[in-house]
Amino acid sequence: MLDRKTIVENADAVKENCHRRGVDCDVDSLVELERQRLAKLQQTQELNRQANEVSKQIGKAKDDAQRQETIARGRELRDAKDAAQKEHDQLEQQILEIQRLIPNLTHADVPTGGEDDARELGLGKTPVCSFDFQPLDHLELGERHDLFDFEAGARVAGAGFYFLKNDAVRLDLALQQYAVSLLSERGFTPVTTPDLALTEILHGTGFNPRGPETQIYAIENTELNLVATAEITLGGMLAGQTLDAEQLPIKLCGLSHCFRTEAGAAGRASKGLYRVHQFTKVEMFAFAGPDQSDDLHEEMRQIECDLFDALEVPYRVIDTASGDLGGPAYRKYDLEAWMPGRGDGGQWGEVTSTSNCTDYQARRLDIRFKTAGQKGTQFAHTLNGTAVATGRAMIAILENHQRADGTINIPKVLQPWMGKERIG
RNA sequence: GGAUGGGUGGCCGAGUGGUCGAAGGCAGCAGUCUUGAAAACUGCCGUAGGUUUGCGCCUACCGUGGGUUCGAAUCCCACCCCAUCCGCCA
Repeated sequence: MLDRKTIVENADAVKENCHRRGVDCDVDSLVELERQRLAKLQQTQELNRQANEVSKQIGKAKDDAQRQETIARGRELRDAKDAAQKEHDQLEQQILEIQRLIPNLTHADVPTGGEDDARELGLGKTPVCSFDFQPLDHLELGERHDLFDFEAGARVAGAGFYFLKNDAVRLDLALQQYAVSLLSERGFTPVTTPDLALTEILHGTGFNPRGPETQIYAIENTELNLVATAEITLGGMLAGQTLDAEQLPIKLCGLSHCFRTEAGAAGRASKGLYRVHQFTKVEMFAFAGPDQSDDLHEEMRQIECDLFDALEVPYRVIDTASGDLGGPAYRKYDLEAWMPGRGDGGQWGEVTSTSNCTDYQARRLDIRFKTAGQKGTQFAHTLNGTAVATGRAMIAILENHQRADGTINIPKVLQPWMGKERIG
């Protein structure tokens, strides 16, 4: 959520930002409603103050008649206050409805436009390989080595679910192990998180569990939802807390399952592991001071690059354009890995993304920090980044590391965790 | 799931329905004393919002949400959480 004063005081800039991001919301109405709300708030407080004053006199009344008269006057004031309060609360609701739709501000270097306007920032160390044979896609490779069972997944949980088998299980675990150990070395505290979270936490993080477009599985008749990413639980971990400035930055890496309905994705359904309802992810998350978050965002991007360099997977880095950012992000980098089996002759496919959300999530989650010697508190900045989403990483590894004889090389860094050098 | 006891400021801990935003203590900050430190003493010491050029003033907040009342930390209801015991269980 964007700060209300910021919106009111910079209405034109906020409107321009909404436009750039392709979000349609009525900033002018918000400004006008907020003006009315403040007037109503002052009226409410004044009536309440008078009522408090009258109440205090009741105890001091010298006879019953005066007492009764004072009580009547007090009741009148309370009623007036309650009415004013009610009007105020209605205004507040209307304002929040608009305010919640307004996306975060946008970093000055973010390219304007949609998906096609993203800026390519560079390539990974591993070149895109040219095979001297017809490469297989990960499903064909999986078939050959008995790695996946999508039919059984569909029998058990419906289309979009799957079983991993044999070396795919080992590879899945190896990726998690490798990512967690690398992040531990880089100062990230490993945590496992709940796979469910309260609706309030989803909202705070910028996810909406209800509505036709939702990506979220909600548990009926409860406030619980299956998480779409550990970003939700890690952000929620410190909801309502006030931190000390010296504690920042707090760097976490969370291991969780991710559940997504993929509603509305039917048209662009991809085969295999690329777009599924459940996968496993190692996620970076950080709480930072406002002066730390830009550097930390670069750090997270670099870690993602180091990780996929170590996995010997070719990739490109993208600076996501304004229209493609999603509400909470101030800036977002994506890593797109080369997937030889995707489309005709290979395609780039998103494997990680890292966002700086500045104080947008923290405001709604109420995560603040206090600087020693300074009065008051400030909202923390939050950042998130994928270390490894194992499903898509596996696609990239299997398809890029396959050999003419059908065997698949395992990247060196994963070999200790896999206990072997190749599959097949 | 059942029984009981609890949830008050950074922490501990008082609080008869009416100057309670909340005693007292600890911690923290500033100062006096001291060569310095400790001790002792003095003062300050929650968050958010509104208003004011400013000093300040005002409003809300005692687990959460309702209710009773002119007035609720205090009474009533519901829920949540914590502790302990019992049951169940990986």
